[in-house]
Amino acid sequence: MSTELELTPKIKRRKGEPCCEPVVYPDVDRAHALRMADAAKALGDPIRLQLVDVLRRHAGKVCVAELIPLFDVTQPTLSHHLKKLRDAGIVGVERPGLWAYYYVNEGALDELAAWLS
Amino acid sequence: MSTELELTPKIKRRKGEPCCEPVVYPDVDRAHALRMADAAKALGDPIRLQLVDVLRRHAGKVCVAELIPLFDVTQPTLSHHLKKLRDAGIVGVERPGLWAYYYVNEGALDELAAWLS
DNA sequence: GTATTGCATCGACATATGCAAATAGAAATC
DNA sequence: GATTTCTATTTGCATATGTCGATGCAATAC
Repeated sequence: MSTELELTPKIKRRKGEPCCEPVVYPDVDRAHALRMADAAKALGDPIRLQLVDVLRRHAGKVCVAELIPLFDVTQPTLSHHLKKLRDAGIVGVERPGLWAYYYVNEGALDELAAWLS
Repeated sequence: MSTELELTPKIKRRKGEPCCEPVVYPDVDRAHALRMADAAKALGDPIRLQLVDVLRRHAGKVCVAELIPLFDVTQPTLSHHLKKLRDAGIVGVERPGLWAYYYVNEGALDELAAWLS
């Protein structure tokens, strides 16, 4: 399943020579990578990933109490995960009354999605 | 910047009534979510994300020694990150001689990319 | 053989993470 | 006001993570 490698086993190094000269540089700069890694990290938990999945299809229509039975964790734990998603800028929350309605921020995942595709 | 919410503030609950009935279910099943979360977790570090970025454009053509100067970490740390990517199935390695050539596994990120798009 | 090079692993450390129980707090009802 | 409901925060704990220095090990050069 390995990609079509074109291994070019570089010249055997001599006495004091290193294996090779660094000629490769990242395409995405550090700031770019930091933002995308933060987003990926926030999605790096199955509960949070499924939360985002649910919210993407029910933005602003689901209260937290409705989300709890979908996962095998307690309410504080779910609230903790929602905070992580909030801190990462992936979701936002509206709280018109007693209930909290979460939604996925438009475009929050676009950068990562574009890089992955 | 919030999405077009259509908050339908549910009926005020009465005495013993909960806020709502659970009517929402995840679209991606648990196993699906676990796989994608693992991939996202592996990408949830800026160094690993940049490593994948570099390898995607230089598959099998870069030895590890060439990668080290690109990042401000020591060689063992970089080796640790490469192992994480290996364990997640995102990259593979060929070691024809003394040097190790990494490459991104074809299709390893497709599932996550498709879900994000 | 010995020495050197490239990479992986081990040991140790500080910090971060996921989780639950308990608590806090705000809004609605009584 | 008192009570109830829904959500967030705090506290504590076990485990995971990122990092480095030291070491191990295989392959090459001497």
